[in-house]
Amino acid sequence: MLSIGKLCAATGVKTPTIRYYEQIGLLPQPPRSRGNQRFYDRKALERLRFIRHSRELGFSLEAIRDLLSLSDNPDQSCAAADAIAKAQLVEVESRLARLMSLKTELERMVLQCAGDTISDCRVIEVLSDHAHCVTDHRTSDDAHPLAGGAQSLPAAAS
Amino acid sequence: MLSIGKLCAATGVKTPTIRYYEQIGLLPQPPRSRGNQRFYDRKALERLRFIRHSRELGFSLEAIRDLLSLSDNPDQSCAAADAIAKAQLVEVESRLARLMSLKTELERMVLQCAGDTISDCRVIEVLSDHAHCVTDHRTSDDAHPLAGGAQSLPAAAS
DNA sequence: CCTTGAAGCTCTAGTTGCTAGAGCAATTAA
DNA sequence: TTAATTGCTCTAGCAACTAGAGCTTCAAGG
Repeated sequence: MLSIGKLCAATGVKTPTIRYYEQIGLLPQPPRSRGNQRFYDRKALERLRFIRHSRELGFSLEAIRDLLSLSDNPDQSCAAADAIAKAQLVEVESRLARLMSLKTELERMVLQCAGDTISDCRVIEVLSDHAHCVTDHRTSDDAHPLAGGAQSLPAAAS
Repeated sequence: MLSIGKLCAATGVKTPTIRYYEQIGLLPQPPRSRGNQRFYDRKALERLRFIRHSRELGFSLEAIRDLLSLSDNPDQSCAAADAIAKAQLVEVESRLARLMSLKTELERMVLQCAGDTISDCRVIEVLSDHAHCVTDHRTSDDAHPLAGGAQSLPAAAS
């Protein structure tokens, strides 16, 4: 039996996150000590490891929820799990393609910038107009024109 | 002079987003008609294009704020703009590296899955244990162990 | 046995970059 | 003139956590 702190140490998932997973129903409610503190068994540990590894591989919590319910019924067909993994692969591939063209543009931008003052800075110039770009780094067009990898930079470059 | 709808059509930025940019101070408050509707001039159009293009290249709104204030003072040194772009490039490169190793794992996972039922499904098995992985797709260790590209999947695979 | 410091508890609110909806006012085309 | 469209403000919601306040419980040392 592990306290939440031990579980955190054993999995690398922070305690508030563990409680959050419990809150949204990804982890079952564990038994409590008489003092109301959570205690976890080996099964919970494994479940949390599964979640963490899936998150590392980029699966959304919703996808993980599905994968977990699949792995809870080991007699079912594996097709559904396979489909989720394939969808994730497609998603990763498209993000990859977009990022590569971003990289191209950024490199060009940085390389060309030889000016001294902003007025002849290529960085600003390129940002002002997509016509300066060689690749079409823009998202194709779906409902979220700017989404898909660009929106989650954690204070990328400020 | 353009209405907000025309500005939207001209830039591809949706009207709520335009108003949002105004709200957070990325766009100045435009003049209004007597009926309180916003009207934009050419300068606003260019500023919004700049923002959109920077977003497409993955810059955060904070970084864009800095870039805009740089481009508003064209006599300054270009070094700051250059630094922001370089930081963004570094960020993109690291995301790229991570995504490539994710792709490797996902491909292996999907390819190996030949089982019929969950009980011998490689997908579930691989997710259960990082030891099955050939690359270390895990984020090195910084403050956000699971952040950096994985957290923004728009309903990736559910 | 008592104390002290770490760890745990609940709860609320904040993060990024928007998006959705309600409920209304203004504009424009027929 | 009337109907359709567009615009307005405001609040709330999304993912996936993170941070903080203010309290309680636990474990180890003296």
